[in-house]
Amino acid sequence: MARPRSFDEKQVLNAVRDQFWDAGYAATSLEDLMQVSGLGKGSLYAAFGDKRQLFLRALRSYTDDSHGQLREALADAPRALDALRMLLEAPIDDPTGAGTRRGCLMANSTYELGHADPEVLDHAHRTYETSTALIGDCVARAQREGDLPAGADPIALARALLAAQQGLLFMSRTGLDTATLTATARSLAAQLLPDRSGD
Amino acid sequence: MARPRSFDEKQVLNAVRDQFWDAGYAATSLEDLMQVSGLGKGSLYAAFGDKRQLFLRALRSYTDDSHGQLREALADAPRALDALRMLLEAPIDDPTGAGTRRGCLMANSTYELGHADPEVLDHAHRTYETSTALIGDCVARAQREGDLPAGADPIALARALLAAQQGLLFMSRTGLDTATLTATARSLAAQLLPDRSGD
DNA sequence: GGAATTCTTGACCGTTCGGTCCACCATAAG
DNA sequence: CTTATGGTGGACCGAACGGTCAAGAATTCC
Repeated sequence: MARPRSFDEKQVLNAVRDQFWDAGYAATSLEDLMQVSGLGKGSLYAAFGDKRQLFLRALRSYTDDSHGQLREALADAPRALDALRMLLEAPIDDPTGAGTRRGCLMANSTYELGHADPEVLDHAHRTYETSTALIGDCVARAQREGDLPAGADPIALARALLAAQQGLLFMSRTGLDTATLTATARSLAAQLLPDRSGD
Repeated sequence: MARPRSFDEKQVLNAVRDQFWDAGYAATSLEDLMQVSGLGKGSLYAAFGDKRQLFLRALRSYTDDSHGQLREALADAPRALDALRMLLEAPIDDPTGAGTRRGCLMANSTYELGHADPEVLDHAHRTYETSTALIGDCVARAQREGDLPAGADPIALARALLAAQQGLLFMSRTGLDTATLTATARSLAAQLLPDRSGD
């Protein structure tokens, strides 16, 4: 017995996430958010609370999606080693560089807000611990498949891979050309994930 | 035949740099800048122009200093390989994590402003090209000293090292504990800079 | 000592921000 | 059709922002 909502929550969250992704938190005004979501101020506040809470919702939605995709990519790969190589090379595949240039929303947010917002920092910490665990599982699988030395600590290698991935993402943000970026990714992959197909 | 300046330009730039470093560009107000510099608004504007120009001055001062330190560290090391290892491990040495937590000003600025300010992006690009060249020289020296395989491209390895360093710096910003960080740095160093002392 | 010149200070301005609030309207139940 | 309910949109607010400007202070030259 009341008027139903005229918008889809998930759609709004996606639009808002893209806006924060493109422009950052501080550089996104409420007006921007109203424009991309198509909602008025009152509706946004009634549905999501203030700007910060809306941002946190969008951020959580982003990391949930990302972890889902990561889980999928790691599970779908016929060989775990290929999936790990993809971790380093995939972010660069985009030939236009458009997707690469805006980087990873979680990383951007950590840099912009981590020093001032404990909740963002905590979320970043948890997110990367989860990523580390997922990648660690994949490393262990690659070891079982005989593609990686069995002795090494999977979590330690996972952390090294994650660091390399973030480093590459950063270099792409400085405007490094795609070719050099790809070469660097291959070089890192070759050294962190040595080819043992000859063993 | 006029009143001389009552402040030292370099001192002000350092104070301003620290403020931007701690809080970021957008989160630093003119009042903050007045407080840390001890100057009034008018003086700041007369001496440095507006906030953005002041920021760019501080940023350039920072990267100049950083490159000076890098040059020195790479040149002073008795063996080039040790200097390269230091590249990965030094940023983490700070036991309190205070210095690590605020990261690298150039990296922070790239994340916060690179997407919106072409001048910052351009400066980031040049800065990391210079760093790459410096590290590449050091890699070449390590090759001459017999500590690294002679065949590899020094610039390619330099880029991989830089990416690894930035990745580590990022992970430290997520609040990862120092012990894990150090272990990851050692692990990366071991794989990117293999020990050839036994050859 | 007087005058010229530059530095310094803080009051002031317009803009834009995030956030609140209320009048209006669309819907569903009776 | 009436009425109660809750979504919607925009006018409105105080605060804080970056930036300007003019009056006063400090210094050097003549």
